[in-house]
Amino acid sequence: MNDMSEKKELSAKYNPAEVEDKWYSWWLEHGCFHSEPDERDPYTIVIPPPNVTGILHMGHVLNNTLNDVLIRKARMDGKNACWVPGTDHASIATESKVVARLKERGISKEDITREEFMKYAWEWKEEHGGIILQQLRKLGASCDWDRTKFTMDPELSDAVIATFCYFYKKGLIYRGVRMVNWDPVALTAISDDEVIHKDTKSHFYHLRYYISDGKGNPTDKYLVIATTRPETIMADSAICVNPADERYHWLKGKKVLIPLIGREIPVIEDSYVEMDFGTGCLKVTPAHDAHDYEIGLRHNLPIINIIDDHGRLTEDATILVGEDRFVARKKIVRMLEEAGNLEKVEEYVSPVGYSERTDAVIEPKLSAQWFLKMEDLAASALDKVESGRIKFIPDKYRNTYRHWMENVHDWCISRQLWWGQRIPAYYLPDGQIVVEETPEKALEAARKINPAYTAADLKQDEDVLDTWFSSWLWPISVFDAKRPGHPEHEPNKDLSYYYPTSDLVTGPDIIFFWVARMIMAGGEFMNDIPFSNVYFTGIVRDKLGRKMSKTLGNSPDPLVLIEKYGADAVRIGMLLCSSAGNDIFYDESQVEQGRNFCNKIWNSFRLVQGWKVDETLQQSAVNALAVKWFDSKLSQTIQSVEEHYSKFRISDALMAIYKLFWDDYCSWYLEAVKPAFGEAIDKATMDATQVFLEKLLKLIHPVMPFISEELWQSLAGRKEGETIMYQPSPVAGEIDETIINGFEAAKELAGGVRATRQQKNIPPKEPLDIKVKGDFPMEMIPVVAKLANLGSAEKITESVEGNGISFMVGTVEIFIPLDGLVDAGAEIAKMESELSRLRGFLEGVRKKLSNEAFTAHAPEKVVAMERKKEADALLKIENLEKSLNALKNK
RNA sequence: GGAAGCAUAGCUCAGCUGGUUCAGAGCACCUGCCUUACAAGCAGGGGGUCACUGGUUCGAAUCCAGUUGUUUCCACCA
Repeated sequence: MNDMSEKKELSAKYNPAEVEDKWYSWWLEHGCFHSEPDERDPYTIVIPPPNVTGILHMGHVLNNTLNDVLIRKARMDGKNACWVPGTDHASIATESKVVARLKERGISKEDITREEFMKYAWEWKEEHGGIILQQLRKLGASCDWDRTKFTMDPELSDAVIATFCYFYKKGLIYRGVRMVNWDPVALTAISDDEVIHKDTKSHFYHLRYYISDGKGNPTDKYLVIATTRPETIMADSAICVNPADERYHWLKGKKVLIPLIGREIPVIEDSYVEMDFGTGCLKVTPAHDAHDYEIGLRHNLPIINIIDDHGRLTEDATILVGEDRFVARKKIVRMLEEAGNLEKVEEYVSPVGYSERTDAVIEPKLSAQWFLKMEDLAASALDKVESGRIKFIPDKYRNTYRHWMENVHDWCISRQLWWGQRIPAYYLPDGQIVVEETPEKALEAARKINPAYTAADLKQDEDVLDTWFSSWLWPISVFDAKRPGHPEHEPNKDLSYYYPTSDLVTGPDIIFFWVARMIMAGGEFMNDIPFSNVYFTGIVRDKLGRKMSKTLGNSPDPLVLIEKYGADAVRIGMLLCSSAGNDIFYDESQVEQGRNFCNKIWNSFRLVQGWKVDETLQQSAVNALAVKWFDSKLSQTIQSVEEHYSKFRISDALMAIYKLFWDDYCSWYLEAVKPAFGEAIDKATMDATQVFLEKLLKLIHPVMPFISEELWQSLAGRKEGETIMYQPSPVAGEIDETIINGFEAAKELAGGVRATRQQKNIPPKEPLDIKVKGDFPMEMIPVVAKLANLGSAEKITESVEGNGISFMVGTVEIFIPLDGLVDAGAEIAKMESELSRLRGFLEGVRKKLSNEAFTAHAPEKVVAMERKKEADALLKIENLEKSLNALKNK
């Protein structure tokens, strides 16, 4: 072993900046993150691919720290660990960014061709895409970067197209005119899941519709309907009442006139209308409301579309043409009022759908879209979780999952965008559709219909597929993109080895978007689950409980934090408060705590490094005991850490390690074996300390990769090219309960002596003599003597008469004679209060024991425990009484 | 509107199959210390009717019911 004291002087503070980039590059150079299939068991994680244009935020930090902890732990457990990174093309988010950027340059999307747009988009992606992956490196993420994937990589896109064709030919994908959620800002349909309903303050406008005289002229009779959307009255096709509603029977067969424009519409009856909601009269606007559309279908009503893709009124509205829907609403209210059609306006709060991406108010819109039938896919995906083959952590998300899977709607998979995989459906001049993976194959198929068709006759669908239609293939396609859509394709080596993946760490907000659908795709294309465990993280919130968001500006920049505190500190800060599924209340003080821990580790290393070894020195009794104790303590903690990891209690595992390192190792072990200033340490103890330190570093490595590597590399005996990353996790050895209990007693005694010093203002340098009455492990006394500066420790059988302080360590009474320093009165009062507490306690225990129901029903073990409590309390009381008398009689 | 979860110290949370000396941790707080590893530190200390009300039980923070508060998810009531 090298003499470590020869190494350069270390600074009193840990400086992460000097360490982190150095080791990250070293790991990269040495290929430490790369995995290839071999004979070991695989441990696989696929990253939840962040948006390609995304910037690292605290949610990513949390998620990726957890991923990295799991992957590093598995690696040290001897698994072939593979963490596949990558990014998601995020069609809406990215496209809107590109559109905005083009706008800055004075280019409008409408003025350029699809090809030109895609060229710009790819440029943007090359320039700004993947920044987030670079940022992840700063965090220490040990991803296999050689395997980095992008959901629009050519082969992954091919997989998406193949999947579309597969489901189309299976009859699960269909095209239909449906009421969809239209985002008037992104100019695309979005799926139900991308709509966020928010209670929104609006108004309930009560409008008078006058009854027609049959020739299109108003009579003086009218009915009142309540609506939140007066701007859509020009699209009304009917007025509808409940057939059971006697108030409106007189309306049967009548026609009414739409205010302002005077168009005549019928009154119809449908039980859909709630009699006690609003006025019981509903205006039916099939083109702009999903329910009304259904009613329209039932009653064969005309569909009048008066709102265009941008949310502006069209020519068909006849009035307010070209106005934005919200502007039109304000204006029409005034017009209605002036025309005498506005009866009253009520304040009203109703749920309004907003686009998840653009926050625009969703416009229900009738349009042709592609859908994937979900019923069968969902049923089998539900079973995978219900049967326990896939575990959710925490378990409560099973409920959420079940509920969704049982009430699933067909998935609208088409998007009116350009950035994404273009739908491989080709329209033929005769109106038929062919769906094929390539234009060539499509032409071939078209020619079977009509041999005269040429490529020019095929018009490909303009839409692209929903981003999630590519991410649901992620755990398969990152390994073998040929498989999705082609279940007959023999899986390649990677796919057979790494799939199914092991654990997935993600947010509960995408349980349906992503998790559920990966389970579906896995079932369909691999006939197997995509992962065994799904660990749901919480949402990162600020101290006040607000979601971190760019608009609130309450989200710190993780890179700034890393620079300020170090990556390990940031990781610790996130993990400290991250029980699974619970939201994280982030506060910078937690990162500070992480930094302090790094510093503690650093300084403990400095201390040991500075020790000089004297090989001729015999190991002292104190050192021998301390080594023996810490060895057991370490094993005990390793055991509980393993237990925590196995249940995904990452923050508990971290806390166990934290306390082991800080309290047990630094505060007790090192203080116990620390040589006096200028003196040397014996070799046996030094060797043991080095072994402990190495094990501790391995324990912290999954959570604190940088500092653990830095210090581990500084330990003696390192060989070139070795890394802590591939060291086996420390294993628990034997646990000696006797020494653990003995040391606990010693700690308690030392604490009592220290407290006495503080109370009585006795300087630490002045040795204290103690007297021990009772069954104390006397072999531990030397340890206590060193930690609390004892002069002597005498075992006694009778209570001492004289001035002093006494306290209990378990059932053992400790007496410290302190002539002249003690206020006997105060001491007596203290003892009497303790005595009365003990008597009360005894009474309680005896009451329990005298209860026959208790002794009869409770297990023997519990009764025995109560009897021991009784005996112990009696012993303590007896001792205390004697001491009290001794003090009083002095 | 429907469903689920949560409620334990100032804060964030453990407390697993009801019973281990009147309920634990970390942080924060208070007191005393710049004691040659670390003031980003050391030593000591205070702090809780386990939301409320009932019930089951010999025994409840733990199980059950209800109440209140809170969070999340789902939902097209104009």
